[in-house]
Amino acid sequence: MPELPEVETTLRGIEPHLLHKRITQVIVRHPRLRWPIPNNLNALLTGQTIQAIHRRAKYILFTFKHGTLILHLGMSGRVRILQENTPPEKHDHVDIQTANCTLRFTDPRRFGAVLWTDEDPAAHPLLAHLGPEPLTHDFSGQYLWERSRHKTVTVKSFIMDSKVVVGVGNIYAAEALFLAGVHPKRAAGKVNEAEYVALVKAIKKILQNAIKQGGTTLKDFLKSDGKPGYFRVKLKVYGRDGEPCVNCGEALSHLRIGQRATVFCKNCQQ
DNA sequence: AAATTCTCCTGAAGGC
DNA sequence: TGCCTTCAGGAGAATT
Repeated sequence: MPELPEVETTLRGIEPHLLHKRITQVIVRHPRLRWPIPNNLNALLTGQTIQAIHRRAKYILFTFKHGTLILHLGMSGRVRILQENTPPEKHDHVDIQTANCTLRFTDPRRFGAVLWTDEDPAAHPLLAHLGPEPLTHDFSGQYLWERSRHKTVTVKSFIMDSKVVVGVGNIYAAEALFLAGVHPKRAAGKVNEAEYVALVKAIKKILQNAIKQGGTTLKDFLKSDGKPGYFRVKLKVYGRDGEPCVNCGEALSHLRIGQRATVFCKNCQQ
């Protein structure tokens, strides 16, 4: 369940090993992920040089002269850098090799994706309709307030909608709503501008903190047990159903919103 | 058009 | 101990 900070940490971890490197071979062991991995991926990439690596939402984009490799970790996906020959295990679906190292993609639940586009990646169907990045100035309280007018969807689902803003997953949505004191089930259209300002502030703070914490684990990134992001962050509500609220001591409540577990404090979140 | 539900998949956890 | 059931979840697709 990588959230945006985990993806950002992953990007920063692999970039130094892969930037400007030439692909020597691509091995696809299990092409069936969320969508099939292109069957000509090895031919497409072998001999080509990675010119840049970017993140958009939770997608990692590898820029080549002739196109872009799009990687998504889904919820159980992970990549790591191998510097010596390591036998693949059960869920090691893809290896992307350079002269010096291998990028290995592992994904037990196979919700991830490895795709290719030879056009502008921003125009790709998966990326074309994404909302602003949460850590940019475009993402503001006023923006959320304006976009939410007359919406009846819950505010939690609203901030998790990638067309509204990208990178706010289930864990950090719950945390941000708690920090901002907003009840997750409120109708998005009934949340006022001041509350959205607080919510945006909370989202940015939480994401930035998680990225910062993730950065502290970068030195471990080569190891298979590197644990970036939320493993290092103290969560206040997510996964704490029934435990005391850190503010008021009230037992935290639990409900489901859009098929997703939601924990909140009925005292502190109105 | 907007909101809700379904779907992919496997490992972990719980029940008996 | 072990088998069976249930659940978790990112996000696009399908449905209401």
